[in-house]
Amino acid sequence: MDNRFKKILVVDDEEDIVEFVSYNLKKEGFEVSTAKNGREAITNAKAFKPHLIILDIMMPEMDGIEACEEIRNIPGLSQTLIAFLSARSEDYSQIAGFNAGADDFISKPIRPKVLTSRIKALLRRYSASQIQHTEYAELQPEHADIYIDKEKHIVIVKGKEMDLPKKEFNLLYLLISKPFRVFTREEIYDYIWGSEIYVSDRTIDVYIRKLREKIGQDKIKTIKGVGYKFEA
Amino acid sequence: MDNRFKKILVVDDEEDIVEFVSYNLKKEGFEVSTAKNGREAITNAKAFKPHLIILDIMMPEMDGIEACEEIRNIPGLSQTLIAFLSARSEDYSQIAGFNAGADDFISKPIRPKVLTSRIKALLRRYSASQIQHTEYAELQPEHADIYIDKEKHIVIVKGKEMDLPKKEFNLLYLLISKPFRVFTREEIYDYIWGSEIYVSDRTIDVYIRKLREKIGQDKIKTIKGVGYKFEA
DNA sequence: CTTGGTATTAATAAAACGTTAACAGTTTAT
DNA sequence: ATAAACTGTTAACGTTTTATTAATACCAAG
Repeated sequence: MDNRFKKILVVDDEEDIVEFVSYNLKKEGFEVSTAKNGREAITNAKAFKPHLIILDIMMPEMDGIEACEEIRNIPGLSQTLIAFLSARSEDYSQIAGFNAGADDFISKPIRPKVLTSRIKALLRRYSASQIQHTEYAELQPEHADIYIDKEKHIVIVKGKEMDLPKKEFNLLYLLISKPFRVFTREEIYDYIWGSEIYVSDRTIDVYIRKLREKIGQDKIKTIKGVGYKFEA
Repeated sequence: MDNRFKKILVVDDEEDIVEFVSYNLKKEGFEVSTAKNGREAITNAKAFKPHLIILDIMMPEMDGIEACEEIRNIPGLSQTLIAFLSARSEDYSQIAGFNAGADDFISKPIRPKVLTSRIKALLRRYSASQIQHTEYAELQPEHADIYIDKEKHIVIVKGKEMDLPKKEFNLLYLLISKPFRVFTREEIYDYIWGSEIYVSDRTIDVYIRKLREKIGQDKIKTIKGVGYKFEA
């Protein structure tokens, strides 16, 4: 994982803490911005668009819980991870924090190693769950001579097991999840790449070709100007 | 998918956890019922007929593993999904869990986002009628030339007994607990290290390599971009 | 016979994994 | 109690595989 692309916003009213946390995060390669209360955090977050916000709970002006709730309602920031900082680990602010939409809870005093390893773990999970949206519809079992098993990650064509590279597998999985239904190029892009990533117009064609090569020419039908569909 | 039609039974003896999990699931629109031990879970499950049961492993009265086994034998509930909750990655309860028929494994501390996204993924994946619940070969003693014994903590390869260090053993044990099933790196991290510990991206590779060195190159297969699986 | 797609192929870039070695932390043996 | 051996982890770097693009050919419809 490359920390250099991960942005973190650190929010605390105590200057020392902000500095300490920032220092440790920067040392790990994260891009760090700071704020000293909830109000400031929200303004900053809108502009900075961090992947993760570390929020102290007790702050003047606007506390962490409030800020968290507000952030959770800002469209562009609803996916941002939020970790709370709190002095006591066992009090009820934890529950309040989680209810407000927190993703993790870090208790003071902060130990650099714990801090960074927890944050990395959080971000790792976060990136993973982003990718996980490659979980489409139910799969159609017993298809004439083609069968796909996501758990084993194999495709069986005419009784012959084969592995497909990730993207090819995902594409086939998508198509086969609803045989005969046409998937537009748009839909395919969305499912396989997500709305964030742009790939060229010919990329899908290339994958379709590779699939046809492997599973047979007649299985995937082109609907010109529309998209593709899987047929028995 | 519409969560409103999905029923989930949450089972844990700790009131806080039940409440926390329920709260987050309800917020996502699931219909939730609860129980505080295995015995209660079974009674409740028979009436409530949930799509998914979230079971804590450690509980008084009747623990999660036992409950799971029993549930798997109740005609109307054999198809119900079961996800375990566990505090530690250290112990072997996870593998016992898989062998008892678990479908997923969520480690504490629970992060709302992780919880819900995992549950949604589970339901999506296995939604609909046809769960092919590959009755997992429990640890196959009759496996051609590899045999693993948790009690003695040994692996026998081609008749040759060998001890593996803890991490290596755990990893192999995990993979072998469901042969052919692909375990993602994410899952492996969770099972072996737990969600709170971050280790580098190359760490798993190193263990895989050590295992291959010891049990033979061809036993563990890499699915690039996805994970690893154990094959006969 | 032109045009708006799509197919094909090869080249290149990017991602993911494998391997080794170093080192720190533990455990075990003496 | 201390040394020796072993384990866990990381860092660096090599290798392989996969993803993407670019260029060009094809082809059916009007």
